[in-house]
This record gives sequence, C-alpha cells and structure tokens, in this order.
Amino acid sequence: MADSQPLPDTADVAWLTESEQEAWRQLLRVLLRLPSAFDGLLRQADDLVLVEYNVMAFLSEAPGRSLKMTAIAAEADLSPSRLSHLIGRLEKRGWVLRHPATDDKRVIMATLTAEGYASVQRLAPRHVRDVRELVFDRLTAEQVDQLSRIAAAIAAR
Amino acid sequence: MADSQPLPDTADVAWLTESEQEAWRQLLRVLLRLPSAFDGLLRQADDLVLVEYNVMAFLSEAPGRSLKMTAIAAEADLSPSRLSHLIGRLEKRGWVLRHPATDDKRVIMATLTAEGYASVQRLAPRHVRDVRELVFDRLTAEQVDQLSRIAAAIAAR
DNA sequence: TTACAGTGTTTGAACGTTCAAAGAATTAGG
DNA sequence: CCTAATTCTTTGAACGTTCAAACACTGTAA
Repeated sequence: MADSQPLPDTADVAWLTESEQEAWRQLLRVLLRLPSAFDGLLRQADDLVLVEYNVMAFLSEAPGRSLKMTAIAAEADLSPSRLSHLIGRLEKRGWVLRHPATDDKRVIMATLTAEGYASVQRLAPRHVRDVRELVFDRLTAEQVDQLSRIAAAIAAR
Repeated sequence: MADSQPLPDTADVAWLTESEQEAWRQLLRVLLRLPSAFDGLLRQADDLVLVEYNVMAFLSEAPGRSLKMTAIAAEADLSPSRLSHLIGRLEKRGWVLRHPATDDKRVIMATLTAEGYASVQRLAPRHVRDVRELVFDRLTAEQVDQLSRIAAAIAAR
C-alpha cells in the first residue's frame, strides 16, 4: 500500500522540459494504441493476441520447432507464469505440444505442431503487412534506424 | 474465429528488411517492458497503475479539477468502458467524485477530491523521476525530438 | 549422504481490460 | 412534433496478466 516515504522535495524535482513532455505524450499514445491495434487485428484474423503470435513465430524458426520454456520466455520477454498460461492456451488449440526434456527433468520443451506451424505460415503475410501499415510505412528509412537505437536504449535494463 | 480469407500470396509479401526487423524487435521490447515497469513502480508507491495516474494528472490540471468522462477518455486514450471501470476504482478510494452535468444530462463529470489531488501532488515528483530514469536519461536531446516525431507518426490514426 | 540453495515450471486467485449489450438523454429529419 | 439515429455512459461476463505460493528437480558443499 501507500508509503509516504523519502520523496524528493517538490522544489528539487527536475520537471520535464517542453519537448520531453511532448515526446512522453506521444510515447504514451503508442504504448496504449499499438498493442491493442495488433491484438485486435490478430484476434480478428485468428483469435490470437500479439504475444501468442510472437511465441509461435519464435517456435517456427527454432530447430525442430521446439524450444525450452525458459528460452521462449527470454526471447519473447514474458514472465514464466505468463508464458505457462499462454502455452496452455496454445496447447488447448492443438498448436503446441509440451513435453519434458530428457537431460534435465525440470525443463519443459514446447513444440509447434504441424497445425500450429501451418497457422503461423498462414498468418505471417498478413501480420507483416500490418506491421508495415502501422509502423514502417509511417517512417522514413532514417527514422527506422533512429527508432532502433531509441527503443534499444529504453528497453535496456 | 479463424477466417481463411484473401491472404496475400507468400511470394508477394514485402517481408521486413534487416533493419526493420531489428527496429521491430526493439519496439516490441519497449511495448512489453515500459508499461509494466511503470505499473510496478506506481503500484509499489501507491497501488496505482499508469493509466490511473495519468487520469488523475489530467484531472489535477483541469479547471475545477473536473472533466467530462468523454474528455478524459479522449485525452488519456481510453475506451469509455475502460475509463468507467477505472473511475469506479478511484471513486471507491475517495480520490474522485462522479456527478452528472447540469446542461447535458447524459454526461458525467469526474472531479478530483482534495485527497485525490494530494495524492497526485505527492506522487508527481517520484513519477517524473521515474520517467527520466526509464526514458529520458537514456536519450540525447536530439533523440527526444526524433522520438516525438516517430511516436506521433505511429500513434496517428 | 544429507541438507540446502538455486533453477524451471505450474497453479489459482485477484486484478485490469475488452467486448457486446443496454439504458438514458440528445439531436436531426421528415 | 415524432421518430430514428446518435451520443454518453454503464454493466457484467470473459479473457489475459500478475502475483505469491508451491512443487520437482539439480547442483553444491559439508
């Protein structure tokens, strides 16, 4: 709950400059709109959310279409719990299979089924088109590189 | 559900270039990490999520600390339903009050209470510090302007 | 060998968001 | 006017995510 703790004195605060405020406002709009835009499009296409598609895409590129849960979580930036629930959903649809690894009995491998693979293949063109439409068609080549660097800086831990 | 519709032929797809892929990967990480980072910090500070803080911030700057639901939804980029639930939560805490407008009886005004205002005041310095830490301290002044333009382009409808 | 810390994964309840539906008040057109 | 379309807001169920707790297995070190 609330902790009224060592807060900086209001006078000492380095408030945002005008251009920082503007950037922050726009960034917030992206954070709110982009994920739901993709979720909406993918849901319409195949009742999928963006992170689910991404996980399937990762799996489809992995050797044997198979990855350790931990590896997926790291690549897709998901918590173990979130991934576990997510894989559960995909499993229920028959798109992914779970089976324990042979060497380390703690680890679970997630494998894309043939149907799962077919779904990714089917969805990929549309998804790429959407990414273009919602992101890259709106940017110059220079801005794409700027975005890479900016996003990498922000996403770094 | 699934609709196997006019999908572009796989051969015709304009796949992402190498640098677009990189930008997309980094952007995805931002979309996943930044919101939960802020939610975590605000939750720890006062059991609030980012959008709730933003709504309170908007209200705190409005004349009479009061705004129509529609106006908040537009500014904060929230669906009517999402906002209604959100205001309900803030109301339950005594930070916001709901009352019907006098001229148009359909519209509801949300007003920040004294306690609500105090909370925003108390949280603002910490929040600004967090925004700096997670975003602007990581960017050059030039990148801040680039971010403004890029984010505005992506967020545009 | 046993104990203990660490790793990999799951579980279920609590929470915030979405979605479709609805109600209530206003506006526009005939 | 009267009706129909539109606007503003809420509701509740379904869904995905978070969080804390738990369990099983591995590694380590006494």
